[in-house]
Amino acid sequence: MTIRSEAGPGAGPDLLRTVTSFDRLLRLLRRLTTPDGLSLTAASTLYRLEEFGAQRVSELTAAEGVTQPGMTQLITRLERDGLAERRSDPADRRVVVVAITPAGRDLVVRRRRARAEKLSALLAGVSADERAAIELSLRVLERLAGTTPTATDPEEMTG
Amino acid sequence: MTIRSEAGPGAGPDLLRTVTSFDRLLRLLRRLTTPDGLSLTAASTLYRLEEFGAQRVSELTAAEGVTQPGMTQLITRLERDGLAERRSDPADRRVVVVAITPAGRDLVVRRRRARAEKLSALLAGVSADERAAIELSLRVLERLAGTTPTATDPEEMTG
DNA sequence: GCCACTTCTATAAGTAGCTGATGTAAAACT
DNA sequence: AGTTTTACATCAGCTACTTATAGAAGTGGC
Repeated sequence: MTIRSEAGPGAGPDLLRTVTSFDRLLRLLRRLTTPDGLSLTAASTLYRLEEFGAQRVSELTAAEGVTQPGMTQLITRLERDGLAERRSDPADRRVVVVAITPAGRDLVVRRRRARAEKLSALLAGVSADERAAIELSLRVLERLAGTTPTATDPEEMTG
Repeated sequence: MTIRSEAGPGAGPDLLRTVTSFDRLLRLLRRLTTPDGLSLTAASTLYRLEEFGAQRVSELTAAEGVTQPGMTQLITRLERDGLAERRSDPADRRVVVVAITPAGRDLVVRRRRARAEKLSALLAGVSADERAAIELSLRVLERLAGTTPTATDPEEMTG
């Protein structure tokens, strides 16, 4: 299965070329978007809590694609920083429900605004056509992200 | 400076909406692209060595946007794993020149191929128009990445 | 109602990958 | 020759993960 066999005439080589420096691009995007104290996972989790409300540790674990201990530790850090809090579920006393705090919500809002400004500055040097292309592809990528099997099997690419 | 003030009619809200879940998207992209043992920085550095040839530690430090100790340590790990090697510069004996090894080159080639396949599988569910949009926006983002000030000042977004 | 089994979260120990502060050697001034 | 600058390495400390394991609470068979 190669790009060429599916991508139609002309699309293959372009795509391969862009893919070549994808890691570099990712790192630059990352630097562009996480200059405060939150890791990608921490930010994503906080956004999720803000958007969809309180959730169990196990739900967050599955959604964020980390191990359960990793999520427990992340929540501990968020709680220590006052951004989230643990609650108990009376119906099932094994469960820990995680909720965002007002401070956490503030941070999300500030991040969102800051990023929007930064993005807007960047997009000053981009034509309307290109901007439309970026918007479309972001939506497509989000769609794909949603349908992607959550666990990217490591075996799959090691060989 | 808001999105709305520059983005033209209709573009602003869309962009803000996509930006909202940008962290989540980034994490998914990252999971999609680094399932082997390389960190983003390690992969980027290796790609750079493969693409542009041997370079000094200080050059790599500047290019990758990490601290000099961080790069020294990264090179030590790459060297330990047989992916890169240190050489000395006879003209200036303070300098350490880093080069990719055949094993490192192999890994880069394998990663590139694996990612291309994965991407191709993903793009199976994407229309030609959308695919064209993705290609265009990747090129635009790369262009922007190139012109972006390398050091994203942390002060800028903490407040 | 007890036992085994499963589910949910936490803890422990280890590693990668960064940081700032500092050390050391070689080169470049003056 | 002595001082300063440059290039890289080392050290201590932190975050953010991993696997393995523990422990407590719910579930079903009998």
